[in-house]
Amino acid sequence: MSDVAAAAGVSLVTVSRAINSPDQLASETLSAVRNAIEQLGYVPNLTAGSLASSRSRIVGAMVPTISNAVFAETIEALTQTLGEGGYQLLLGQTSYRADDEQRLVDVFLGRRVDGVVLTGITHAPGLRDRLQRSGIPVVETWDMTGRPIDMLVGFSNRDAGYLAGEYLLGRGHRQLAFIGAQEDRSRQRLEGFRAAAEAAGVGAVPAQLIAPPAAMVDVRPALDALVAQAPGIDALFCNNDLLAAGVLFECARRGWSVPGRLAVMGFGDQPIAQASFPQLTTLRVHGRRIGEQAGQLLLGRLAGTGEPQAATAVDIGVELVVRDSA
Amino acid sequence: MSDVAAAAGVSLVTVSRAINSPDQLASETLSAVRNAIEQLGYVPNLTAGSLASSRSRIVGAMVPTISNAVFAETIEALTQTLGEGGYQLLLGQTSYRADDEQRLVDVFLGRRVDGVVLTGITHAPGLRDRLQRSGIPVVETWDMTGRPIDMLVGFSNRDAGYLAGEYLLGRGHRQLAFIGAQEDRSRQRLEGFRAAAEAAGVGAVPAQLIAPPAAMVDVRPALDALVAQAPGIDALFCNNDLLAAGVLFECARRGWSVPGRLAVMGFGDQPIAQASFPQLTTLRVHGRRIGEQAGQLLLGRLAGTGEPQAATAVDIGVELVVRDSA
DNA sequence: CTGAAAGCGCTAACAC
DNA sequence: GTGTTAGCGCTTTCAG
Repeated sequence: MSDVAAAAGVSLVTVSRAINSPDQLASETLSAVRNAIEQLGYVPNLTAGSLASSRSRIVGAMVPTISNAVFAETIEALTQTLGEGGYQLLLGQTSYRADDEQRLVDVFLGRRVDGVVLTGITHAPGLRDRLQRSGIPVVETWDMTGRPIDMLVGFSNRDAGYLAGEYLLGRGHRQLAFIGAQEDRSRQRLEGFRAAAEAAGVGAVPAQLIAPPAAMVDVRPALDALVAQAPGIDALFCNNDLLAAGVLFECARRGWSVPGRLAVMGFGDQPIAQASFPQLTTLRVHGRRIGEQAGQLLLGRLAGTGEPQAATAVDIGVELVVRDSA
Repeated sequence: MSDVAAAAGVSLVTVSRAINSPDQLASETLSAVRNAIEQLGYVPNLTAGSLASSRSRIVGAMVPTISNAVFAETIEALTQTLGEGGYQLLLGQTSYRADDEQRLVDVFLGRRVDGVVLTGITHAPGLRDRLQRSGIPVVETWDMTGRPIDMLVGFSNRDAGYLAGEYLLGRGHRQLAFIGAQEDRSRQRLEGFRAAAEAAGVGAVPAQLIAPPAAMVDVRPALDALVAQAPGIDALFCNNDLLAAGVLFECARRGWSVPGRLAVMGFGDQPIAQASFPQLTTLRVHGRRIGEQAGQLLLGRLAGTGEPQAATAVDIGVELVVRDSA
């Protein structure tokens, strides 16, 4: 930086200002500095800048795994939104382990990230306090709670399940069933799904919860088990579209018509939902929008004047996508 | 840090050493410092450490988009591998735009990342020089070239196409066809596929290249076009499994048996490949292994004594996964 | 609009 | 084993 300053015939501060607040400089000075930067191929050391300004312009984001398409979408949008605001994303994966989450938060705090994005609302013990004490903005995503750490953007899995139930019941189905995974979100969807059934006064809703990672090969035995429990099931809500597509293939194998013999509903509106035959009726969660919103909430807070702002919770909801399978 | 030092009755360096090289300390001193750290809830400022040591312990990785499952897998494995070595991942997305790639490399260099992972082998102009001049280790991924920037781990798309052709021809098919996308990798696969056909002395291989983003709804017209060109096609190689699954559904709609009337081969061995009926014969690229290898190459270089090492190119190949569709 | 001085919080190198 | 000294490369005051 001092080389640039010397070449442009100005002081260090001026070079700094040419980079960070160009409007404050006389246009001549500015272009002189810019020339020097160009000439020397100077690349400012952002680490030094971060240390001096105590703003890292980095946001830390944690997902259970990035290779889950729904989280990938959110991270994609988040990266883009933050990038437009001049922020970079530091990625962490918890692999669904609480101690990894704990460790990652320490790393994030150690790097003095300017904000943190978390997936879900259940976290490692102590993490909540730690983050709140740090004072940096936090956004939790992909779920809903009345008691967020700070900000929140997600949707209610219970509501989603209820919506699926309502739709299927509205179409005249009376023997509902569910295939999901052994994890919280899936259970909440099931709960909402059953609540809809109960509200309509229809009987028990048998469910199969597959141990994660739920693979497609688990579909056949799960369906077998459901049919064994309730031979007359006529509508099946699956925890995700891949599972639902597996059910479609399985129905084809059994010679069951869809939705004639069995109505099938997925969750997620993944690409496969349109590729399948029949196309899947499903629930769409706008994963990109979650990332966008989370990014915007952070940028807003970071641009703010520093006074503590009211907590924000955004419910982006789920959308019913009616196609052919139900 | 000075609070910790005071509380433990030692100097600053000792605290630093307790964190970074605990073996150098007497066990009493160490536990005294650790107690103080615990008590005060001290979180070391890694930014300051980076500046002082000129090692950031951050690796920058660039993908076209993280919401493409194959890149997500690589990034997942890379994050894990680097994490085990104490490195964090800074994520950048190019959205397939050269200027974004350029800008991101500047950000990475500005942050003084200790290494860079790139996707693909064709880059923004000047990027190659810039990186080589910086002297930091670079790994290119997901492709093959005889002239890498530094290190390389990927596979040959041409070889993959050839392998697919060879397999289908070996099964007695004689009228091959291809559905792909209008992008380099797809074209290279087609080239290899055609080379195999040529080597076997069979006729022209009609191809449909869909403009990205290739969606499932494009399958029907593409198949129509191929059949119009060559009514007798008996084997179809698809650029990815989703496309192949679309073809399966389309065949079901037409009443074509698979692989009886048409053998269908995919690429990628995505989850859908096992979920479909019939299950897809496909080529598997071990995306996770690419990430792992890239991470390990970097860690090796970063642990090295600093002497320039020979460039490394790893061809992880593709694997033929024979199932039912071909 | 520009500059001088004083750190940001840590680590490297060298002593003891 | 531990401490002292001198920065890392920038930004933030505060002057002018």
